[in-house]
Amino acid sequence: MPAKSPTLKDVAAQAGVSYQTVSKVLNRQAQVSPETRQRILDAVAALGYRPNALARNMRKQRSFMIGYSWEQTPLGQVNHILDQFLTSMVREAEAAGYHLLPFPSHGQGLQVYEDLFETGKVDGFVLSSVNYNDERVRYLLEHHIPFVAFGRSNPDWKFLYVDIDGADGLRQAVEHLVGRGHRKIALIGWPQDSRVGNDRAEGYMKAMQAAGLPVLPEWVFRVPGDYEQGYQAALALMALPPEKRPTAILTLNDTQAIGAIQALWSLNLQPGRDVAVIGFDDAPLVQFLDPPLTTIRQPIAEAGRKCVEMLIDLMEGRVPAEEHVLLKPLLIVRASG
Amino acid sequence: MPAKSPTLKDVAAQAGVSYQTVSKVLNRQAQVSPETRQRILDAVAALGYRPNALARNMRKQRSFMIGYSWEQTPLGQVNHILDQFLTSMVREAEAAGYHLLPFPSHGQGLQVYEDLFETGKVDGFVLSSVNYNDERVRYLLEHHIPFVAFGRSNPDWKFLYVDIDGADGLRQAVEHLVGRGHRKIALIGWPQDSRVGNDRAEGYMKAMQAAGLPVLPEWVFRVPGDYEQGYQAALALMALPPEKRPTAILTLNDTQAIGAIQALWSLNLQPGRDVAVIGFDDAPLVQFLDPPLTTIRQPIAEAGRKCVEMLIDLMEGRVPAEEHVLLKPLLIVRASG
DNA sequence: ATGATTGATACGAACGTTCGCCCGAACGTT
DNA sequence: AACGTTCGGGCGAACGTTCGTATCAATCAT
Repeated sequence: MPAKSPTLKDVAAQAGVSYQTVSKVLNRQAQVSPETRQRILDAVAALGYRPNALARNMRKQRSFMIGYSWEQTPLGQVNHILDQFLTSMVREAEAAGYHLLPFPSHGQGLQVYEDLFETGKVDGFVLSSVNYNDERVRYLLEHHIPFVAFGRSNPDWKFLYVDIDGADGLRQAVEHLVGRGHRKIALIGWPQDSRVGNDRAEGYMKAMQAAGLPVLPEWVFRVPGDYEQGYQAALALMALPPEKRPTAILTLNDTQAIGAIQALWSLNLQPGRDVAVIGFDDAPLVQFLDPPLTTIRQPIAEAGRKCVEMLIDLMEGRVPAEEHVLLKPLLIVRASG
Repeated sequence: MPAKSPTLKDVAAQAGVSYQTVSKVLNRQAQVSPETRQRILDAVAALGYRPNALARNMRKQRSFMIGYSWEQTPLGQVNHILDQFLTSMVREAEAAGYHLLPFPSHGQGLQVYEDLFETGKVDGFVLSSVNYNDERVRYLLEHHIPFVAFGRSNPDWKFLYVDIDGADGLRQAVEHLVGRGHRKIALIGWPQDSRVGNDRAEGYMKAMQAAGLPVLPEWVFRVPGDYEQGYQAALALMALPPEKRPTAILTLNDTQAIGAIQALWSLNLQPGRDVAVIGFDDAPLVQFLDPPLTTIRQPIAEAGRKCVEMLIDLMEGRVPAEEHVLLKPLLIVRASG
């Protein structure tokens, strides 16, 4: 058994002062003579004293914990974002004396959020995968529980968020393609009920319009983001009559882009030369595909840092510098488009 | 501001008993008359009382937190394991009233472990990426701090661990290849100082021996696990004189397998037909490669569950059912091998 | 010389639990 | 009638902090 950790009282006994004085010395610069201060510091070092976090939190009525939950990735897909996002949040939190408390939000949702906050296990939340009418946002707002969302929700709800400027990502992609001479550019995007999907679709529409290019209804798909959907959509696009057939395909994620690429190969079309394909996410390994995938990378680590920074401001009663942060993604040009 | 949460005293006042009695009713089956018991339960429900976790932990001198740290993935690689591992641990922990506390182990290492434990922020640790002479294992062992390792270390160190039976994975791969008629099988494995690498290399050696096949020194590479290493090793293998040239290549991870596959293509060899390539990990997306990658999948979720289960047993003074758990991986056969 | 101010430290209280002991009443046994 | 047991519940204490205030001496201005 490890010897019991020394407490304030042990240090105080050693230094010959009251334990509250030790506390004061350790926390803020108390009015204490230099000599006793030194005696206390020596005692602390000699005993290897560490403040007990449990007791401190109890007293402060704060857990210094940030709740975070993410969607379990469907089978066969990868959450390549998690590592970066989590690491950046953990780092930022730790620098401010906080820790992250990850929890599974397994469907039932709200109950878990309520439990964690009501029992004092967390002081606030970072939300991800936020969408329209998000019940978590509604609940937390209603109960005045501090949180920051990674992703936007209903425009008329007022809360702190960080998001990637998906519209700008699509703008970059469209401009890049136009610059290479493409004029018929198709979009495979998330379904209509997706906030992210609408944001990106809008970016696409605006960029096309700005370039003076028409958008045919047949060019726009709004579907889930799996391989099969990409494959089928690409087949359908290539089946259009020549004058309507697009020469470039924008997809909503890399998995789908891979589906589209396979569809092109199956039609004896060479992706990147005959038809451009651009993904979204810059998943690892996509640089090694044939052809290497042009895709849009999101500044995930920065988003994580920002979320935590804003949340801590909020929880500590400071006014966050910005209420809404929109981060620009980056087009990574490779051979596919 | 949300109204202050009700405490035991509030409930007690409502029910007309002492607050300690409420505590007893809520925790273990106290000796209390059915009527008062019901009164208390009613009061709890009426006030929406939730026990304060901070106070409970303080009193119990336990944080009910499990520290977990992982290596930040190098750029361009993916930690596809993290999501599964984390999720399974979090679930298992939560079911037993624990939570996970993730922290960055940024190099300096030990100091962080010491801090977290000494300040009572965590009751124990789950370690991953364990290797020979792991200083964390040494430290935790020496200080009698509860932990479970995901991965083995020095054979003479006595501690609880969960690991994937990498040797068995290689055995499966070799037997599969032998069954398909391969007799010249090469191995690209982790460097000599890698516990995981040696385990797998041994599995390869034994399986080759069991099949009555020789292993030429030129066939065995012990290198880091990136794309370039796979590419170069495959080139070198193909440059061997025909009678020594392997017909199958086992790699240490999927990224490297992809490198090998690209090397084969560059030599106008068709992976899967001319030379078999088998990866390790079953990363997402590798099923979509050309050719789809045959690879070895690890039961990560089960490993996560086991780690937490064993750790909780340890922390609560129970004797874990098993001290060492070795989980069998699974060969996923696709077109590359 | 007197009262007011400051510096250095001590002290009591509280955060919300859980744990162990105590005590009165009711009951049954000899 | 005296005694031991069980039941139902109360009470004090403690976990290790931090915060606000009290205390005492020394210093300062008037």
